[in-house]
Amino acid sequence: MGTTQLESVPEPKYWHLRTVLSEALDSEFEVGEILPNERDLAARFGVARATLRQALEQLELEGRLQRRRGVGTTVAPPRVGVAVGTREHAWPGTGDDAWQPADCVLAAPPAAVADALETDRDEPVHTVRRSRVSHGQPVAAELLYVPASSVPDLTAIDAPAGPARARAVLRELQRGDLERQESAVELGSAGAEDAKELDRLPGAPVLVVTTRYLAEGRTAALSVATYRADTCRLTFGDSGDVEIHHGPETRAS
Amino acid sequence: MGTTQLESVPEPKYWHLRTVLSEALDSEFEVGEILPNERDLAARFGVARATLRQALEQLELEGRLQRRRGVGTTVAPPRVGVAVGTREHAWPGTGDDAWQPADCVLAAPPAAVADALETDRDEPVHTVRRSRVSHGQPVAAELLYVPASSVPDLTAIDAPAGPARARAVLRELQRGDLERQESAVELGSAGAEDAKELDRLPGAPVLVVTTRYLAEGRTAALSVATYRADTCRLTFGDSGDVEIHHGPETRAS
DNA sequence: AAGTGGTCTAGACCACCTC
DNA sequence: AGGTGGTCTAGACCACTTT
Repeated sequence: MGTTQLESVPEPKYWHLRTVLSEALDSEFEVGEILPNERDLAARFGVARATLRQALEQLELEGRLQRRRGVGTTVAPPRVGVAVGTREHAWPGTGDDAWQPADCVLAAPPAAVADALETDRDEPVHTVRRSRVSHGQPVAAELLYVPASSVPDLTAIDAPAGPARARAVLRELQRGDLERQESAVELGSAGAEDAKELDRLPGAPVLVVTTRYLAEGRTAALSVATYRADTCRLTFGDSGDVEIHHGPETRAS
Repeated sequence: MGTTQLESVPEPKYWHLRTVLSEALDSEFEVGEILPNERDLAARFGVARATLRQALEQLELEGRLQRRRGVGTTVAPPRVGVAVGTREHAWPGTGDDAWQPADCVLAAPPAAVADALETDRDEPVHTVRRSRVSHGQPVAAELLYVPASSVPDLTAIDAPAGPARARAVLRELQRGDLERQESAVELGSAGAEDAKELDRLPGAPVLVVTTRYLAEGRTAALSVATYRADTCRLTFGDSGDVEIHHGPETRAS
């Protein structure tokens, strides 16, 4: 008899597990409900804990689960849609943005940022740190780089490098005329600092949105914002809630 | 020398490894170069292979590395910017899109899609399958749902449900007047079908872009496109190459 | 103190590609 | 056939939260 190969295309165990769990989440669990712990689940499915964890990681990546050390694994609510590319009130800090300025320092930016801003690499720029909150949860951390030339009327040592100064920079920035903005979205992983601010562990997946604000033919400001990839759906173009498939796995599991 | 350890806040080994490797990639490797195999690397750093793999996974997620089973691990080129939200030639299929129609069937869509299209759940819609290629590599797979009412002049059984029919649907769709489009981006994982088309393994991270095309106050079409998250940077608003930080990890490793 | 998820190990075997 | 990355195991210990 030798080896009866059974399945011509054997599916990995963790992938099959992911599918089974996903269906169970749809039919047998409510949002916020706590799942059995990993050791129990692994035993129940007859796999090693590492394999079970591989399946849970997938589901967490897809925004279906939320895991917290010392607490447990819970069923995650649907992702929140956060508006990113609205055409109106485009300048950062306009409207009821839910952005909360945290800090502002005048320092030389990373080389890549200086290049994009077309400033000298050692020329200090206003670096505003903001965080964005939605539904009571932190969803994004941002660094906004504003060259001094974009806020010419900023009264010198307006405030001693803190939230007040951040607000002053944003206020001055809005006096300019925004021509257009260009954004890019890519996948990244949270550094230690962002991770803490987003209430995640280092290495957590984030959607990195880099936006260039153009005014009078120049790059007036540049923003690098990191959004929690597990909880956020970024919406472009007049917001709207395009609720399509739900734990996005793309056809044919 | 001896022990270079002793951190007051013990960083996970795999995270520290990730940082060390990342710096090595910057300074000692060229794009396309092959890294030593995982067993050698693990031995060289004095860790288990699983730990080394955890670091490699991070770097692959960040688009720094490319791993192929049976071949090896290579240094990845910078991510390619793919335009997604340009205001001009907005209808799918216009311009030199690099989108390649693969198929088209008339079938009842998933319930969530029918809801978004505001059609009955069992009403069949044209379902166009396309794939997008950039720099010779597949970067995206798309399903485009077009209700029959959006292409009223489509000559009935125009072509027998294949690429020709797909092109016919796109051609008819472009005769309408696009008012605006709404897009959303979120993280997902590739299903078996998409994974094969994108030349990745099932579960590979993808950026899911759902776009709603609005014409005459109605949803004229709906697109669900999955982009390879490891190789793509999605650009919105008049393209442009916003090359900022490069293996996006967000400050403070 | 007890229970949770997070990290790490040292093996084994498998699927895939290239020679 | 030999080398590569991908999967899986059965344990151990750690960091964190709650009781």
